[in-house]
Amino acid sequence: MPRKSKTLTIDDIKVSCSSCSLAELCLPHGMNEKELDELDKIVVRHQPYQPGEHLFRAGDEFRSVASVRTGCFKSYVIDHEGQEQVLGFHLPGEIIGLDAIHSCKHTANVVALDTSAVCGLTFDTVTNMARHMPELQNELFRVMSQRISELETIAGDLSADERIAMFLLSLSDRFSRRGYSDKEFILAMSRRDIASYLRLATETVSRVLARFQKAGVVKVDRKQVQILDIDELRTIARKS
Amino acid sequence: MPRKSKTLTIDDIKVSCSSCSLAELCLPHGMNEKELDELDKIVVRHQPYQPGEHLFRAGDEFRSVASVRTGCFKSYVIDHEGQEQVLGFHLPGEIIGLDAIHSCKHTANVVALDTSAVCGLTFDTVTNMARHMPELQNELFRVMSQRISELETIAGDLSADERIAMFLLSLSDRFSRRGYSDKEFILAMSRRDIASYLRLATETVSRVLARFQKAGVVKVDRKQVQILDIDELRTIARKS
DNA sequence: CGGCAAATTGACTCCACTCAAAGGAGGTGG
DNA sequence: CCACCTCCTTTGAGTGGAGTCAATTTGCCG
Repeated sequence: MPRKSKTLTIDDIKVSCSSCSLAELCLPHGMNEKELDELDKIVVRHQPYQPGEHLFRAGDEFRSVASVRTGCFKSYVIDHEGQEQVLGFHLPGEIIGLDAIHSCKHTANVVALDTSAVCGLTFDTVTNMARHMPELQNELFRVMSQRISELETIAGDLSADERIAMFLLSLSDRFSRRGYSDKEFILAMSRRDIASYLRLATETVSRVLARFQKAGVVKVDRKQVQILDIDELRTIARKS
Repeated sequence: MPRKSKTLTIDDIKVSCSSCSLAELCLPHGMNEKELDELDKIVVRHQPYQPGEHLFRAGDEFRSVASVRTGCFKSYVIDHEGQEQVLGFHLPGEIIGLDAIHSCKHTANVVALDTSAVCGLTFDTVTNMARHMPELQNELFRVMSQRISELETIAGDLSADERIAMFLLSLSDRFSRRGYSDKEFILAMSRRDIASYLRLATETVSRVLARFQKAGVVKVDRKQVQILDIDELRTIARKS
């Protein structure tokens, strides 16, 4: 049934959303998972990204939206002092690149932290889809408003303990949504990246994690994290 | 030409964008200013809002998007400790209420700080417009991405001096875009509101403004602000 | 002229940053 | 296989900027 070389149309996309995590963008809106690989063949880069390899860089023309299939990415900008500022982490199932929707240029750099794979849609495909599918339009709004919530959290007047607790809970939640364990996971990012993202010093991240561990809330071994008392973590996050 | 009672259609909106600041939403996309008051009669509340009066409250159903005509509003939420958290200020020409686009419920409270007037479009009108007009869709994206930039600024690792300097520059810029003086303006909001918005203590706002005044950068008298050395203010804002 | 809330000013405290140094972990080459 | 290097992480000691607490002062409105 799948034909080899064929021009992609809106209808194709409607019925052939890939099995990859881009499904999150499509499936909630009446699409099915048939013809899984057809779309992939058109839009996916098959070689995985290696740690340190960039998906795109600030200023790049907006060619596509990507969804993480496996691995982990971080997005960051370089501030006026030349310092790297981490804007976010992208786990499997999450969409990358919508920052470029308005200006048609990416505002952030996105780099793999792990061996990672993505799938994506070209810019034209996305805007055409959005034009013909009000549901997708809403989905794009949803992603943007998610980013706003994320920023509102970080912008809040929070202590270091609260920030770390919320960060761990956020990861836990996001992993569990994707079917991974919500109690035990790997921090693909460095302490430095976490610190930059949470607007803390790396030493503070280290100290807080050590304190949490001593209190029996989590067990941390290098990049491996185990949440021992998720309720206590929630209490800490809620300005205890 | 204007008829009294008439159902509003998409075409009407296309040709009858009001003269009020909602024009910012419409005019950049090929609309004109004819039939100024017709739309106003449908969507505008003619009585001005008094200081302390709410435009809408968190949880309200999303009925309309509003654009400030005159005066000033603040939006805020009440956090889990019962404390008011100011999210932003809305000056003439700026759009209020898009926070509700996805969930169809407002997430924030919006209250007048001054005697203020707005004009607005109903929810149905906005979503229909967006569906039929890709340009409007982009405009909505633009407003959301503006909010993201604003939050990124506040979320940044900034000193009290930097925050206040950026805040004053932002107001200056926004007033000048609307044809008001960029060097002298009124702070409709209280020190407490500014502090909450910038995540500082009220005392800190007071002290920093006093310090800026002593340094000859600004002249502050109660709510009246005069920028004396805008370049120095920019230097302070750029992490001097 | 009170009465009240907002704003200012001062004294003190504390949390997170900075500076500094001592472990690991992983990679490379001899 | 080990030595070495480098980067990341951890831990300790000290500092400082912004918060807190408290006392006035100022402006506003009845």
